[in-house]
Amino acid sequence: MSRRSPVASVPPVAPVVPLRERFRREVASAIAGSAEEVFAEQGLHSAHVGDIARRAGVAVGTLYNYYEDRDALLAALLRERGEELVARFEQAIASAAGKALKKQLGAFVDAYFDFFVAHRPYFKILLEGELTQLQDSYPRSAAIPSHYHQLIFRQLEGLFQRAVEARQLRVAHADLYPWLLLGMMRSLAVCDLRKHKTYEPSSGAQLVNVFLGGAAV
Amino acid sequence: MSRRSPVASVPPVAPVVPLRERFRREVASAIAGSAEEVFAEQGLHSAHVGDIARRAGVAVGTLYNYYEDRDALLAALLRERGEELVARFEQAIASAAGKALKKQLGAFVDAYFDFFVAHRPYFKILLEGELTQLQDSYPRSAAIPSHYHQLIFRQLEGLFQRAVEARQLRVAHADLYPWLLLGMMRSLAVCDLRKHKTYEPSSGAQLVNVFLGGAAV
Amino acid sequence: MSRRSPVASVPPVAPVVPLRERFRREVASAIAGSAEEVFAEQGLHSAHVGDIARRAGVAVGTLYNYYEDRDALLAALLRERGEELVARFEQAIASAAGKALKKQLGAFVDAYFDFFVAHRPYFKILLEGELTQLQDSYPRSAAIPSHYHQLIFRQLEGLFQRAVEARQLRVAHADLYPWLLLGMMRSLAVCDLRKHKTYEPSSGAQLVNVFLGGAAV
Amino acid sequence: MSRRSPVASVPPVAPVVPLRERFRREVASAIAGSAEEVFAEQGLHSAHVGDIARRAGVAVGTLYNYYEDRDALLAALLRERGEELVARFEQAIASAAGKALKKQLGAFVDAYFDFFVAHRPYFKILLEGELTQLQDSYPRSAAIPSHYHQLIFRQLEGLFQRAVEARQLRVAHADLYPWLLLGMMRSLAVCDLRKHKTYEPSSGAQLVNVFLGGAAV
DNA sequence: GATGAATGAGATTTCATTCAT
DNA sequence: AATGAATGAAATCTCATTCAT
Repeated sequence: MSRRSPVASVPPVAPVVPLRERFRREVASAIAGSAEEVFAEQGLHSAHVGDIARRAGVAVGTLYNYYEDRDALLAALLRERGEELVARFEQAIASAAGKALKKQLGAFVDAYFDFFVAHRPYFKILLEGELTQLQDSYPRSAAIPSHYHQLIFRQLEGLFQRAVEARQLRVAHADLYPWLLLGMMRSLAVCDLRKHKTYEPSSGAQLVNVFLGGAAV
Repeated sequence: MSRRSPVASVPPVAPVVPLRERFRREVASAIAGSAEEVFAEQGLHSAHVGDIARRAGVAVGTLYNYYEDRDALLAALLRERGEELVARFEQAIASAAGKALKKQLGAFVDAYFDFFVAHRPYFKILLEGELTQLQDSYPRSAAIPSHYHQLIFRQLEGLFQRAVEARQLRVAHADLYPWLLLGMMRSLAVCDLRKHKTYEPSSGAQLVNVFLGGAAV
Repeated sequence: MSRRSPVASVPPVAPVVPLRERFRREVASAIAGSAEEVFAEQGLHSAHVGDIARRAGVAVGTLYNYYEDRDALLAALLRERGEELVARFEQAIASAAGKALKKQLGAFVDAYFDFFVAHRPYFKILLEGELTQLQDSYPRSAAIPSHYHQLIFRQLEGLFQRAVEARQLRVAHADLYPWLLLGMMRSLAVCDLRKHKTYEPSSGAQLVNVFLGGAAV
Repeated sequence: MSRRSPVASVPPVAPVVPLRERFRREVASAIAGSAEEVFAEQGLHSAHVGDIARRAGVAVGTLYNYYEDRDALLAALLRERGEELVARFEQAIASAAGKALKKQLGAFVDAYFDFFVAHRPYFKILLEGELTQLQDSYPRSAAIPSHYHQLIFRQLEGLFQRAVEARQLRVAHADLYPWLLLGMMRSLAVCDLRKHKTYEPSSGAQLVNVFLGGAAV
């Protein structure tokens, strides 16, 4: 029998988002989307609020009805995608827990590049933000990329530590492993962003192969 | 009698730099030095001409007597150090030519990090410039980092190609090797610049070990 | 049968305000009240339409249904209270007509401060408006404070002129009397508004004493 | 005999202000002057930086080379004139110390109006600043008028207290005396600023007469 | 050749007012 | 009639570059 008894009269209250609110979200999302593109295309420092508004098809004032200022707009963007990315990683690591180390790393790398392929503009912003001095123009956003970088870094550290303890990885200079792996990952992402070579899953697999087994014959 | 004897004897070697000219170079060099520091400390977009001049101990106007504009100043900087860096690489590769692959890579990596340790500010600029959109603020400088990146990349490509042909490296996805190696190198540099861990030569050795032999036991 | 009997009896007095209209006035009045507070608290130039609407519990759009623009809102406010104030003065002067000069002035001063105590926010606005340049932001309101000031001033002038003619006041510089008296009154009001000392009727009496008899022993 | 002995050769070192510096002061002063006028004419809130610069005959950027921001410009103005005004008061009170009360008050009032006549625009600004909410637009300037007001107020309080102790003034409500006197003074100033009647010294004398002896016959 | 004040285009942000729903 | 999101003109401030001294 259906839970919605025909007699019962309280309409299934669920997601009745009021119309106004739906519009609001639509617009906020459109603005965020334009911002993501413009930030990625023009670079964090040449991305002007006017450009973002224009691309979103709204007036500047409208943009400011949704985001307190340019900084807040970037911060919102970085945070939303950052949360998503971290969640993917946690999921990937969890789902591969207990499996062979190669599987675990593979899951990690795949999670990274799946997200990358789906959100290239975000990655461009993120990678730029890693080294650029943002404190001046984006006081609140400045700390966010490194925040998420740390989260991811720690997950990787844990993974490597367990592998070292299980004698699956050599112990010498084990503290470098996260840096080396992430360095290679970043490099493939940059390779793709610079239009040298579109990323393919086999590249990720090869990355893991090299990391674990080396490139030598 | 004129000093310019018609017969002979413009001293062929010593390039007798006139005093005036020596001064010029002194000043130009002081300005470039300050620029390097300021660009590195403040980031490419927050480095103001005024700051650079102040640190060099000259007036802004003076700076403009030596460099056409901010872009030209950065370009000069990037070019000078870039030439130097490429030269080091050529030398390293040449000196290791014919030796074992590990030696060759070691020489390459060492050349990179020796230069890095000697010129951290330059690397900070270079790494920032790799991903930041410079076209707007620095139209002429924008292409320079990637120019030198390419030169280095090609040297590495050649090295790897020869190793592949000599069956020293696995052939599958060999085109990724330069990206992977440079990615790890960059990552260790960033690790140092971010004050996580000062670079030590053993790290470079470990990097080569992992690249060739893998991290797995 | 229709309720509107053809025969008679539209009650001749009570100006039967239709319900709809009564609502309108209610809302208009609520808005004006909020405006009075906000104008007083934030100052004429930092009082934003949005704040006023929010405090009144209506949307900005609603506010604009009742008042043509910000200027009109302020003007309405100034006019309404201004009329009231002038009426009080007329009444005070009329009721004291023929009495001793001291009584007359006492009535005048009391009328002023009674109104002040009942309407501090209005006075804050009024006093601010006396010297601030309003022409730009409030073209229509700008003239209103001085209009009522003039009305009051003239009443006082008349009062003084009669007293001078009756040889109750010294004639020299008699034209200054209204300025001097109003200046002292304003000053006590400001003293209260600035939270130095809450106004008490005895202060008004003392003011009259000083004005008529001087402060000297 | 002249102090500049023809023999002595150290040039009388005094005020050799370098040329550059003299120009700087000239410009700073021109800007401050324009600011004073514009602030007075347009009112504190409609005085735009652009207007000030234009009237001073410089570009906006120039203005910002001399004053950190609009607030700083106003603050400098208020402070400079404020210091001057307070000094005049101190001098006036000191020079009249020990004389009859009427002389003392006369000196005080004269000092006020002498300064007023010489600096009407400043007074307009000052009087406007007394009641306008400046905190938002001029965070640093906001406190300055009341600061100087306090200084002057205290001088007057002291003067009155001594007079009360010497039984020269009635003791009842003596705390109101500064408010009443300053209120009348302000009122005459406003009367002049509003173009009703240009201030004349006899008005000040009359003010003191009324304050001490009352207006009544 | 050195100096540093002047310049002004250009970027961000605010907020009174409008108007479709 | 009420709503509140959209609008965009206008204001402040920055800073690379110029140029008279």
